[in-house]
Amino acid sequence: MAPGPYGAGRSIDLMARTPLTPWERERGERFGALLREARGERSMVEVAAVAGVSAETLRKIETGRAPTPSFFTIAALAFALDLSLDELAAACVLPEDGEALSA
Amino acid sequence: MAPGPYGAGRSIDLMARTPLTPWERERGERFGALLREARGERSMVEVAAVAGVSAETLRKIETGRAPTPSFFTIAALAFALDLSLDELAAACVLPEDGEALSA
DNA sequence: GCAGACCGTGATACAAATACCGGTATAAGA
DNA sequence: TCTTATACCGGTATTTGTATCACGGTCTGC
Repeated sequence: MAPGPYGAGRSIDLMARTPLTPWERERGERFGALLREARGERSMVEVAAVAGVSAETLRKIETGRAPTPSFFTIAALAFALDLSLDELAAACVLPEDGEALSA
Repeated sequence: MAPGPYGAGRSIDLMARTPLTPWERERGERFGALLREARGERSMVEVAAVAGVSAETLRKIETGRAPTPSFFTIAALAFALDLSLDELAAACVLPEDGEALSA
């Protein structure tokens, strides 16, 4: 079904709410690592408070245990961390994945 | 808890998984309208296929019935629609919202 | 030792996202 | 008219996000 360049990564579509693929979970780990790196020395509690999300949610995202967070949650965190959403998405998808560049 | 400027919009935090606020739902409608406008004449099926999401998901997002979609779903759609995630988020949160800065 | 921040994990709970199905409606085309 | 394509809607199913609580670990300072 052609996942597409930035594709969400779905390949099976027989069931409702397909479970996340290993690739999506790895992407979530890389994504969380980027956020953690951008947080630097600041504490989770502070950044989470500024963004308006719970510290546990930020922790899950950073550790990759919430691999597909909501757009507005990430937008709030990106603003709190002074990050670009476009660069964030690009940095998370582009690195060494040259297989989905067909469409 | 200070939702912050780009705040996710949460104000009550007594229960687990607080229901979406009316403000979040309105934001979802504005967000969906932006995507629909950007889609132009292209069909839902085509754009959804390029992005790698189902047409139903795209329709729900556009109609605002899925007000808080996942980050990577939006990233895929933004790429398919040639949109900037930063501009998308800014256009959705900034316009005339001076009320979410208090609580 | 003790208290207080952080960070981490696990369990729990509820709401929402995603996807499939069927049905409906409309408009364009053969 | 019949068919096709598109979009909307309702229902259903499963997975996931978000948030709370509880507990344990690691520091630092009192």
